[in-house]
Amino acid sequence: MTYPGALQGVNEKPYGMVVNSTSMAETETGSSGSDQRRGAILKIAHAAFLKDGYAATSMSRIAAKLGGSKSTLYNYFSTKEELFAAVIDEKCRDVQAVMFAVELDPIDFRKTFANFVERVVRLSLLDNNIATHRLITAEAARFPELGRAFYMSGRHDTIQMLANYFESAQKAGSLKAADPSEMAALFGLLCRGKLFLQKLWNVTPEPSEEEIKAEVEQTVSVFLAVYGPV
Amino acid sequence: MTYPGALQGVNEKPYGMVVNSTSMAETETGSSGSDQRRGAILKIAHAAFLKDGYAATSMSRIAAKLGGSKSTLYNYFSTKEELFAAVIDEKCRDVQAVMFAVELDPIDFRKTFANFVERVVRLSLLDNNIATHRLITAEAARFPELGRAFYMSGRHDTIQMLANYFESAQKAGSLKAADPSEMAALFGLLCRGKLFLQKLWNVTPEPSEEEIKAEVEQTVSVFLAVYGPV
Amino acid sequence: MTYPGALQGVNEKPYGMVVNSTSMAETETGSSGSDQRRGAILKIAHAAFLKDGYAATSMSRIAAKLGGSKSTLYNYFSTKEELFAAVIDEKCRDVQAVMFAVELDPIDFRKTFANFVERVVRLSLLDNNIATHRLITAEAARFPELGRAFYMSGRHDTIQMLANYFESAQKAGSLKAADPSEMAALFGLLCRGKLFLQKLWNVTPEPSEEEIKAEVEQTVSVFLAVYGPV
Amino acid sequence: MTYPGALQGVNEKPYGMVVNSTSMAETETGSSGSDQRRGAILKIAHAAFLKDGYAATSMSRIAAKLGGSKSTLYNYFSTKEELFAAVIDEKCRDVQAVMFAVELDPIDFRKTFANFVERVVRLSLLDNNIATHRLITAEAARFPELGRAFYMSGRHDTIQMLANYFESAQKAGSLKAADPSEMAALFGLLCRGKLFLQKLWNVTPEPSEEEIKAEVEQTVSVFLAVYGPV
DNA sequence: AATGAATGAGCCTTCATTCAT
DNA sequence: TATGAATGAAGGCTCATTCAT
Repeated sequence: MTYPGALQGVNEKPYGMVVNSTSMAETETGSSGSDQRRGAILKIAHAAFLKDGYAATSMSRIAAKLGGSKSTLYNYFSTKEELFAAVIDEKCRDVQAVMFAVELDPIDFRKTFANFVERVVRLSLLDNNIATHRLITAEAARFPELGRAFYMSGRHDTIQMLANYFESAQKAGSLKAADPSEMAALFGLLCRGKLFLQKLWNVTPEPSEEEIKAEVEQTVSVFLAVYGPV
Repeated sequence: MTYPGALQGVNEKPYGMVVNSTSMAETETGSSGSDQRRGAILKIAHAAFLKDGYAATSMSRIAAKLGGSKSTLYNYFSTKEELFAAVIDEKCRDVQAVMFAVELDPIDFRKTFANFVERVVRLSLLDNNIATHRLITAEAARFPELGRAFYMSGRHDTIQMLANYFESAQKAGSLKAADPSEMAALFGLLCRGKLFLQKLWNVTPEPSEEEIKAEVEQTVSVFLAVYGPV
Repeated sequence: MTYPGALQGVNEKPYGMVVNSTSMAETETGSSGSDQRRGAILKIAHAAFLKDGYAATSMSRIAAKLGGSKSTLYNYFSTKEELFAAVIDEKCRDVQAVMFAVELDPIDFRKTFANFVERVVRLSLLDNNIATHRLITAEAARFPELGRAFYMSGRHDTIQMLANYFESAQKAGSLKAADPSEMAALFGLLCRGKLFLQKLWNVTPEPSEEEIKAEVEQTVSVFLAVYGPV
Repeated sequence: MTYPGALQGVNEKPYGMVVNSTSMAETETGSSGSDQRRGAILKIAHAAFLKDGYAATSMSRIAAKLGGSKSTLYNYFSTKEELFAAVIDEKCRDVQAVMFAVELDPIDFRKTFANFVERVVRLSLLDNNIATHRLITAEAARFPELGRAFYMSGRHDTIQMLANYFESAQKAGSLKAADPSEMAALFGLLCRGKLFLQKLWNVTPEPSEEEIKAEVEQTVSVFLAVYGPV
């Protein structure tokens, strides 16, 4: 049994992120060259904000890296805040579906689930994801909309997908009956576990393979202890 | 049964924070007026950094709020970074023990544990704690030591205390045998749950009483599902 | 007999300096208004640095005297050092030829030579030249390139011209055969003599006419004692 | 034949400088500890001013290097200018006599004279002397007294000594009769020749032995061409 | 659509100096 | 005599933004 939304390239895309469908669509409908420029700006700004945070990123430097003049930048985004919003907005629109395809083995659910958990854990540890998490967290106070938007974006789809996944497992007798929403919540909590926090806060440079495996095992155990078959 | 380190005043002190024992000692031995000033600076800077983050906080504004001149500020801390480090350092030294006193009821462990969880959840939702979490997360990339220091500080004591707590419950038959360290880890993870993230990211202004109660219930359930008596 | 490079305006141009041919060329090809501004900045900065030295000259004051804002200044020169370098560079490019036209009288070489010496001595005593000498000397330790650049600039042309001059005199029998380079060196040394040092160090406010005449006489005598006809 | 004022240690003392007799005298009469402090300040300030020039030297840094507080500094010298003046003043008082002892060989004057020239040339190239020359030159505009004071100090004695030296040579027939003052002037001029200027302006890092020898030879030749026996 | 030029406010930091102790 | 504390002014430099072309 295969879930939709096949995984196309895990390369540097954080948990719940998918390749930018917007820009692709715009490219199809006819990118006026102006759109291209806009895209370039967003890309550079994105990297800059992720790297240095909002306050420490300067329009001058973005313009410099862009190659154009500051005025050009302001032709596309009339304010630093606006540019920042656009960057985050784009990131939110990117979040559309969890990318995975899992074979639900009716006999060995634990194994397939473990695979799934491992994938999500690894995604959560990607530099890009860490940086995004930092940025959203950092600026939540200054940009109240920001955190909310990011939290909401794609949440519905993701939860729906997880719900489907868990429901199938329940039908197969691999999980006991329970509110899929709560299951998804616990799942999310556990997958952003100790290793994530340690990397987020620079406690250790990079988790080892063993640490990841162990965290996955622990997560699966806990999840099954709660929602496993009676 | 009562655990040591009774909770004295939840006022604006985040989870795992305790009043600065150092400054208290200094106050006792005689604060030289200069120490007082230094303390005042730290306090103001603390508030400023928590509110605006590192980059968006200016030495000028701190000095202005202090009432003194910028030069005076620089007589105490020769650099913005140094001041920031001192602020964080103070915060770290504050973290020494989890403040709580729990009656371990041998008959109704669930109830006392729920009380405990509720307390920790509420602490984690305090504005001050949220702001600290934001700050540490935000600046972890720029100040690698920062996150590590904060993560480490007081961790040992906290875990030890939790271990004691859980061990007592195990002896009373309220919990099954398990590695206290892993129990503490799960406990920590669950207590910084959905409500925490939602407030951290401004998803909802302030969780309602019902939401808190529900999260506590859910957390207790999950914890007991994993570590409850067989 | 007349040497090329006729003296066009001694006004405030130090020994060996000639009006900036570059800026003139730029003026001809069309100064874009921006060039004009740049020129104005250089002019003001030049005066400021000459007057106060590098360290005691402030960008703020230059900007104020310019009439513009400090930012504008920094749009043209991204650093105080860079501006300083540009000022010195311009001064170096100015040094291209010794400005003089001498009639080599085959009969009375001494007289024409004395005229020449007098001119050079007077040039060396110009306020502008004194100030430049002070500046270069003062900052040689901080800007190692500076002194070298200034020493080198125009040296070749100057020496060539002197060599030509001396060679003609030798052919006329007014000087004995000798290495023109050494002759030029001695000439330079003697012309920056006692009066120069006294003005450089403010020993006396301004040398009197008699003092100048005497120094010229003395210089000529010495030079001819060494290189005069046998 | 030996001239008075035997040379005691050429180490790092510039042309015309002698070990500080003042501080020694004060030490003998009983330095009150306060004098010691004053001396320490002067020493540190001296080094600082020589190294960075007046404007770029800060009282704070001097105090820091001194180990004491800025206030202490201001107890001894109530102004930066005053401290600077004291430093220069001390340097001037140091200049008392040219230190040398020359055997005037009645037969080979050229050789002994060459030795003498070489010594003076080497003294003039000492780092300390170069730095002093730079400082005096740099600040002459801001401190009109400075250059004059330095120029004057010790001039009389030096000239007298040179006059004696030349007179002896004249009596021995090694030099022809001439105004000793003018002879001294030329001597001074020649000894601060090309190598001196090149080092002063950082044209070359350090003159080679050959260059020094050559300059000495050239200087002696010129001097004898002018004032040598008929 | 793009840019060159300009700017006022503000940044972090250091200055020379004073004053009470 | 020595010092700790304080300060207004100024330092070099960068910021987000505007405007005419």
